[in-house]
Amino acid sequence: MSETEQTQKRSAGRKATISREDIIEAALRLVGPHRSISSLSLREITREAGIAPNSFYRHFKSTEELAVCVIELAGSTLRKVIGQARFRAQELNKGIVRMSIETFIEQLTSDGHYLPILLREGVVGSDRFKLAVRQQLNFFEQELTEDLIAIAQRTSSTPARPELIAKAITRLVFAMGTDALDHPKEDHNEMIDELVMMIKMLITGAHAIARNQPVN
Amino acid sequence: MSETEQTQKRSAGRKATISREDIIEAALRLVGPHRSISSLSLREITREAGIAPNSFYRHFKSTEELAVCVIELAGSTLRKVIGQARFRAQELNKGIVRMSIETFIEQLTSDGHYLPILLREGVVGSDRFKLAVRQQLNFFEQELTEDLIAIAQRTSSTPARPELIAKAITRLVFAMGTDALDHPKEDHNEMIDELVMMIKMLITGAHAIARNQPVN
DNA sequence: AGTATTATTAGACAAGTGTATACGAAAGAC
DNA sequence: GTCTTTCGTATACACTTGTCTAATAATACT
Repeated sequence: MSETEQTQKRSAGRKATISREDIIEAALRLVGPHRSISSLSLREITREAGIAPNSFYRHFKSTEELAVCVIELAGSTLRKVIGQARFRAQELNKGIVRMSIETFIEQLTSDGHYLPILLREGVVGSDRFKLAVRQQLNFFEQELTEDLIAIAQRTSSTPARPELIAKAITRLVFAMGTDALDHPKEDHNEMIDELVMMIKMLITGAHAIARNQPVN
Repeated sequence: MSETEQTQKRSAGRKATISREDIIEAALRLVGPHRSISSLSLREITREAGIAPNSFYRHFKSTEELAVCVIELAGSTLRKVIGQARFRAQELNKGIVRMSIETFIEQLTSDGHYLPILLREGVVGSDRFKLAVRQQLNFFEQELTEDLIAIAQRTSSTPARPELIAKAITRLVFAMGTDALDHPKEDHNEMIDELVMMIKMLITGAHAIARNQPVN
């Protein structure tokens, strides 16, 4: 009996080794439709990770640092996914816009909840948070701008204010994504259609305007 | 001495009467760029209002109820302001779009912070929160749809999917508004220009598409 | 006037929070 | 092997939180 107690105490009293990733995963497990990272308490996270509260500090200076870390992870993961979608779109000869949007919305319900995190954390929390999220948004915007320019050149038309369109599209997609978050998955297809239509409106509108006012 | 003590105790020990409005105002004073209503604690609010924690319950069942109340107040106030802007636009013969957007962005920095509240609370918090915010967004969308139809009829062209445009515009405006929140006021004019341009793209794009595919 | 009702308070409770200090186990250096 | 350093833990502290109970001030009623 004392033996079991001892072995138990040994295994329970000390974790072999804790990695930053373990803590991040624990945090990811906790965020949900009603919990933003900013609202997670240090103790909650360590409890979920199965470690002592103080151990947290060995890996992160504060919960804020962890949050920024998670945001960056979410952003880079998502960009990777979308990048693959663009690639697949070329292979399948499917519309780049539609393919990207579909992939994006898919990410709403995929594991890791990276997209919801990005959608949420940009609005609340400290300046560091918002900055981190805005940075990720900017990355999206930038890549999209390049895409638009490339497409325009391929169709041998002058790109009509690609940065502005990219900005609008990014905002639209993220806003509609936030919307979709609170809708059942059955509605997603319809929302995708709407979103694709909106984007087409934007692009054709930009072209129409550019044609009427060549240099403004 | 005992007299002063007594009078002090009388005035300090008991507030004459507390109104729901007092509590709402206190809450409004506390929300800022880094604090959402959802993150306010009951005690914080009562402290700010200068009342005892328990007194809160006489007026609101929970902080959630207060929050929903504030959201609705923010929404109706804003719709009123935008409505006036539309009216003024007709008088001044200024573009309705531009006028509305200008008014909207102005509200970002106006007292009460109604717009920031609406922008923030839709993303975090309980379902009741989100529902309340979504409802306000829907009101905006609805009014905008009617406007679009009216404008289209005035220019005697068939309205091209007004609900969809209204949805897109609403999302765009709110998203860009959130953006503007974290930018200094000097940048707002430029952002207004961008936003107006985006909206024009949307509308002309919608018309162009409708013209090419009359009935789809 | 005096009484009844209602609104506000004070005080206390258990639970949860972030963090400081001090201690013990694991692993690396020699 | 021992020594040192690193890493995880335990305990403790002061603080905040939401809510319960009971007491008391203000108001309304007659």
